[in-house]
Order: sequence, then structure tokens, then C-alpha cells
Amino acid sequence: MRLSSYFLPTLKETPNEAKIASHRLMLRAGMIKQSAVGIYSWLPLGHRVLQKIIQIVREEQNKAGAQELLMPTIQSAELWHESGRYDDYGKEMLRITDRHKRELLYGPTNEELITDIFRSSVRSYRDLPLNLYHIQWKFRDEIRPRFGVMRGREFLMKDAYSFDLTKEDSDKAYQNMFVAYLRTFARMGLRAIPMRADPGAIGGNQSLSHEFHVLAETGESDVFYDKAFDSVSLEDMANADLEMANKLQSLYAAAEEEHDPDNMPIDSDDVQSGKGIEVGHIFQFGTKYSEPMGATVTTPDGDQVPVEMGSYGIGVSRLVGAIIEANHDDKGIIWPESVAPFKVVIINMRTNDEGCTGVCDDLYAQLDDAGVEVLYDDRDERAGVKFADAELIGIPWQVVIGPRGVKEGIVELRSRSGGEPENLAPADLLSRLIG
RNA sequence: CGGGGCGUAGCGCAGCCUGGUAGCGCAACUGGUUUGGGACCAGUAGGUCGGAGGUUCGAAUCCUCUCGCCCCGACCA
Repeated sequence: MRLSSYFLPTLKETPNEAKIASHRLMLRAGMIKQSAVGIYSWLPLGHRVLQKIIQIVREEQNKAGAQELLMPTIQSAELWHESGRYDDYGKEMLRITDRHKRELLYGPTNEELITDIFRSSVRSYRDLPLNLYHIQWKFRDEIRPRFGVMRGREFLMKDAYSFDLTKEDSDKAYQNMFVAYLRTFARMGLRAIPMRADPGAIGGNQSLSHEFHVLAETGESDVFYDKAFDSVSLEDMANADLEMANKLQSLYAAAEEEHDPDNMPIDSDDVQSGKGIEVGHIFQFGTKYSEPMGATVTTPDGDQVPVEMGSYGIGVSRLVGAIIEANHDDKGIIWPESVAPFKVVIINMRTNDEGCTGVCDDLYAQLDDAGVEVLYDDRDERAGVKFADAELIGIPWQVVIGPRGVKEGIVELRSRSGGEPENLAPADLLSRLIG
């Protein structure tokens, strides 16, 4: 992509509505534009990052055996009357009336819809286990949206729903997702700490539930966790298995609501406290929806039993903010390569120098042909402007090409995350960046 | 919903207290000089001062209502 024709409205100054780093940087980097309180348009750069995150989530869900489908954003109130939640959900649910005066709502979550899909087609224990998910926009009319996409009213969420015959099978499904979550967040460069949680309004009873928190100063939750978590590396989480899941679940970790300083299973000296951003929440809810909504299957014995369910959410749009909170400096964003909008930016120092531009054009074409996501800053701007923008939007690798180096047959490679610049021959640069 | 604050050019702000018909920086546009860290000179364009009503000879400025946005709190993925 040539920057001269790319829609990237970066800002030198910070819009006064943004108070935290991720919000500020997303606006300055031209990733989003607010449309109304807690509702955003995603501009090309932001959209690319969102797509990267979606793809990682999707791959890990598929790998874990979940199947993707897509349910609508607008739902009929009927199903919600059936589950009893239409009245329970309160003002957070955006209610809409259509031209026939029928009650509709913009879905804040999808348990009812998925249960309806399930019950209309699944009859036998032979069709289980089943795990269905979608990645779709949700709307919750928050009392106070804030922090940009971190607490928006409209947000993109991955929600998966498991269906099993027995509680034991449901536990397996839960553990399977637990592992997938550790891997998913680790692939984005995030060490997400699983914490015991209250299943809340959606779940119920005392069954399994964990929230996944990314540690960041601007997190909204106070969290407490065993310092043993500090020795669990990103690598460990990226390669997590059931054993790792068990190990982590045996460690103490809880957000404020669940934390009782006077009654902890471990020594208080071993407890760290901090701020967390909740990026995922998984829980079982047994037959809370299957029973009232008649989602039953026939057992091997010929009985009709309500199916055991669980649901598994990831705040996809929130993750964009969370990743920035965890990866930035005073110059801008520092994207982990896995979610970066582009892998590399070519900075042409002198667009009116034939030799320089020739080398840039060549490298750009070769990287592009090799499938490397490359942004080419071919704008007629000064060096400082280009460096500043490259740093602001956080592209992991910068290739700096100027007339001086070109004469000597070298180009410069810089990493956004630090370290000394390297001088390389163009061919060596290509082999470094390709693959 | 309670408390606090802000809406003046695309962005950041001054002017408001003490009414006299709008200004600064950046960005944009034109020309020139520049060119390895957000250039310089000259020029151009851009605002019914969030909206409505009122007071006044006269309102960005005073009064009333209203809409939008930000922060703190309760609440929540």
C-alpha cells in the first residue's frame, strides 16, 4: 500500500476527548472515529488490526473444534420473553420497535438465539458435543461508556456456545476453551491471567467461570493474583495444554468482587495486586436456558434431558485497546507483529531522488509480491514527518532508504520495539523480512 | 442518575468576568527556497461562536431552555 494514496488521517495533536493512551493513540493514528458516545467507525488502519485479531480468534476457535456461524444483530423479543430475560436485562438492552409495533432488540448477547437454533435441529445425544460460535457486533447501553473502544456501547465480540449431554462432558468443553483462550491471547502478545469469576447475570449458579485479564495500569478492575503467574511466560501460554490449564487454575487469582483478603488460600505475601482489563469471560450455565426453552436431547436410554451449556466470550474490539495499553511508548503504538496492520513500512527519504526512489520501488514490489504486508511511505514529506507517523502507527519494522545509503548499496532496518538500526544490502533485507 | 467541566475554522486553544460584530498556533491551498527527525518565506481560503428563545440600539460575551461531548461515582463484557 502506498501511503500517498492510503486513507490515514493521523493527528499531530490529541483530540481533547481522549484521556487514556489507547484511546488517544487510536484517534491520533487514524484508526477510529467516534460516531456517538461509545460507538465508533473503524477507519482503514484500525480495521486492518481488527481483522488481524478476528483472524487469530477464528483460527484458535476452529482449532479447538468450534464451528463458525453468524447470527443477526437484531433479535426478536419473543425468545427473550421465553427465557425470562426480556424483563431482567434492564436498561442496558437497546429495545427497538418496528413498523408493525413488534418488539425487537439489538442483541447484547446471543444465548437465546443459539439455543433456539440448537433446539430446532438437534434431537439426539449422538449430535453432541457441539460448539458453535460467531463474531458479531453487540450493543449494550452502558451507563457510562468510556476509554474509547475499551468500553464502547457497540462492540465486537466472539461468543461461543457449547452443548453437551452431561456435566462431565461440559467440563471437558470448558477446559478445551480455557486452553484455546490462553493460546489466543498469547498469540496477540498478551499474557492474560485467568481469574475465578462470578458468572453474573448471564450465567447463574455456582458452576465454572473465569475471566481473562490483561494487566495494564489503565485497567478498570482491581485484580489480585499469585505471584507464581509471573513465571509463566508468553511462550508457555502460547503452547498451553490441559496440564497448563490445570496448573493455572490451581493458582490464586481473582478480581476485586471475588477477592476476600481475609480468606485466601495462599499467604498474602505471595499475592500481587494490579489493574486488569477483562478481555475474555467463560462460564458454564448448565441448563439455565435449555430447560425453559426446551432444548433437549434424547439420551442413550431414551430419556429427554435438557442440554448442558456453556458460553465463551472474547471482547474482540476491546482487545485492540488492550493491546495498545500493553504496547506503547511516548511516540506511539508498538504493535506485536501478529496483529500489526502492516509488517513493515518503507520510508523513502527523498522521493525526488531517482536512485533512492528506484530502490524503494523495487523493494516495495518484491515484498508485496512475497506477500509481506508492506506500507510504502512515498509521500513528498520531510524525514521527521515520516518517522513520526511510522512510530505513531507502530509498524514493527521500518526500512529507511536514503540517497546516502543507496550510493553505498545499503538500506537501514529498524525495529519499532527498540534496538540498534542495522545496515543491510537490499537482498539481505528481503530474506530477513520474507517468511 | 448524582457531582464537576467543556462546546469559538479540520485539530488544539484565546476572547466571555467588564456587551461594540472574532483572533492565535498547527493543518489545508498557491508560488518559491529547502530536504536523514514533525522546515522557512510570501500569499490565499476557511467560522450563522453547538442550537432555540429572551434582554439590549447592539450578544461569542448577559438570562432561560435545549442538544452534544469529557471527567468522577454507583453499575457492567
